[in-house]
Amino acid sequence: MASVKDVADAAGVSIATVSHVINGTRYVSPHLTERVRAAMARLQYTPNLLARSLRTQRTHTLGFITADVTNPFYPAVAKGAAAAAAERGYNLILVDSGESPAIEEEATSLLLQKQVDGLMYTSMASESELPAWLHDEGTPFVALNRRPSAGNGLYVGIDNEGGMIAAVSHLAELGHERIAFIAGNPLSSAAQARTAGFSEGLRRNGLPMVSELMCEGDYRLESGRKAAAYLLELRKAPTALVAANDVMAFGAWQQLRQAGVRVPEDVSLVGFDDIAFSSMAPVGLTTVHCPMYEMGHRGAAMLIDAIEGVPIQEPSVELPVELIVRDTTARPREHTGPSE
Amino acid sequence: MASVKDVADAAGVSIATVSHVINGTRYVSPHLTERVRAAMARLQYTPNLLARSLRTQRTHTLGFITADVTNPFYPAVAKGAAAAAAERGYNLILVDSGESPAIEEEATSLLLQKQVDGLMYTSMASESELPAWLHDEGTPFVALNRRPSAGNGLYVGIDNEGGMIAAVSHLAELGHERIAFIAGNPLSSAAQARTAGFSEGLRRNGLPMVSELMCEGDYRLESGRKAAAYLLELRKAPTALVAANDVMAFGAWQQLRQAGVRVPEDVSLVGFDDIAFSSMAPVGLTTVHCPMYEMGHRGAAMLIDAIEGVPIQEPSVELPVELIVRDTTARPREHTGPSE
DNA sequence: CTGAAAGCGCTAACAA
DNA sequence: TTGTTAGCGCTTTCAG
Repeated sequence: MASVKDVADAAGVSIATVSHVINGTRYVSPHLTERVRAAMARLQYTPNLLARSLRTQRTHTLGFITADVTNPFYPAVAKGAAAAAAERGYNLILVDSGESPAIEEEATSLLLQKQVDGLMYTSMASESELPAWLHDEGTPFVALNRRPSAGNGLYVGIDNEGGMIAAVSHLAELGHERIAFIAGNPLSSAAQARTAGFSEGLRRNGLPMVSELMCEGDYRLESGRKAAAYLLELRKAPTALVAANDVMAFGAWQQLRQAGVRVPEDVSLVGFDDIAFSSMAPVGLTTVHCPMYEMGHRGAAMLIDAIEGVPIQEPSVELPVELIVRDTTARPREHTGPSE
Repeated sequence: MASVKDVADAAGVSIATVSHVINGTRYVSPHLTERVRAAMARLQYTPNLLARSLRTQRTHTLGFITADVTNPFYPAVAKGAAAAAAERGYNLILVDSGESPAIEEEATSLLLQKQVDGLMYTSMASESELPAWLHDEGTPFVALNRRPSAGNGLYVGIDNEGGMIAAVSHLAELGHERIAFIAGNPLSSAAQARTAGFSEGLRRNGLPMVSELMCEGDYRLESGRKAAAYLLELRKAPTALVAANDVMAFGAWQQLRQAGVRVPEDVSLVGFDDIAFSSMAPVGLTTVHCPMYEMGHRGAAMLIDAIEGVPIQEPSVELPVELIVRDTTARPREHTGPSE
């Protein structure tokens, strides 16, 4: 309600003086400072940040665009990002694109019109034009989790390949030799890296890669179920199953249970992500922990550095992951004999 | 980059004309309209919404303040709210207060300075001063899930009491007589209503309320574990357990499993919320489904109505809930005989 | 049917 | 040490 002008009038000073006491941007005598403060208090002055932003060309607002907030992977990322932003006086505008690249672009353009200082994308479609466009536009942005194909811009991801290698090695050490894989959405660079990591893990452990054990999935529960159903039909079923994310692992688990096969006695199961539920479940899921909060936090911090012109040491970072062994992995059942 | 002025110059018209063709706010001859459009295209004009907002006193931005995005209850609410907002051309600024009333207030004040058009609170602390303050301030807001103590303002909640009654009745119909309860945070109006519903459910089914079966909790996993541990120690353990939310139900389940008691063979388990995980688990949790997406959607829609002066039929709505019977409830084990 | 100009609330040259 | 003033980009009254 009250503006700098009102305060200036009430305090009997110029609006410049008021502005300067608010921002501490030049010396104002204690005398006047006091008068201004008093007037602000009396009038219950609150700055209009919109007007300030119009002047300063800085909104202290970031766009946070996610493919689907409802995917258990993202809330922790958002929380980390919001925390890092808050620490530095920024806010996040949340957009849920519903996995639609079109909405992603539309939202980006709206956010740009709202003059956000920077943008964060979780799981940007990998063929997206956005990175190139934003680069031209000059707006800083950071891609989380999925590395954009066009190489410029900031990136914070995780060591998907390493995590998957660890998962396979764990299984191999337990004695598993027939290990199936349920892949994620192939358009995602993260999913590709996980698939690559699986193959590499097999190789490092001297295990053959058998193609009938490689299933496609889309990161969703149902695709985990389907893959498991298919795998169970095989003449020679796998003794272990690794999914490219926890959600599909749970889908597979449901199917397994329904078919009467026990986890981990009959088949071992490993996920990837370590979503909250994986440790909440009555039987904990063995999985690869991804530092999602960290990812959001680092991403936002980097982005703000870029906005404020702080030099950035590493514009592209890959956070380490960690295998968490819980209750869904065990040694395979004894072989019945040498012949088959 | 390009402003209305640039466009006006390029098109050889006044800035008023440009503004009017942009907004369709008064008649402009086809001739000039065409020239303006061409100029906008040529200069790649994009409106600066900040400047517009400064003039119109409307930002088309809402504050969405949540206690903890990471709590599986909220993402769906946020998604619903974001969707309803997007439908009407609004955006959400996301704030995670980390359950802290102080941060909640601080964030509110910052959002107000950013001139948001309205505010949404999920699980506002029930003793909060905010409702009264916002009322004075004249900023529309809606409380989700928890009904604020000060009665004004919009509210969208769910039928907590009815849901709990349904849960208890389900158990009673299966033949359970010793039913334990794990309550939620007593500062939450929703938790209170759930506790009340439990008692009422007992009463309606002619069951006595036994105080040693009533446990306190705080909606978190650990408190579910603790409650279950306590319950298991009882001389006469319950045959069924209902938790005020799913997360605590999972905590209890973990403890039960660890103690070797089977669900539902040895004890039945019912949660409340129907978070995504409850249907993901290999053994599905019987629970009360809350329409969280709906809650967010309705809330945002109502808030926008209030902002835009659309008359509101029902400023306070309570959405219906539904018992979802999955795999964690069954008849109690046979009694060994009449004499205990 | 179109244009000139004021002003939203603020910051920051420039003057004094 | 403080004040005057232009102007951020836009909408909208008021004239014509």
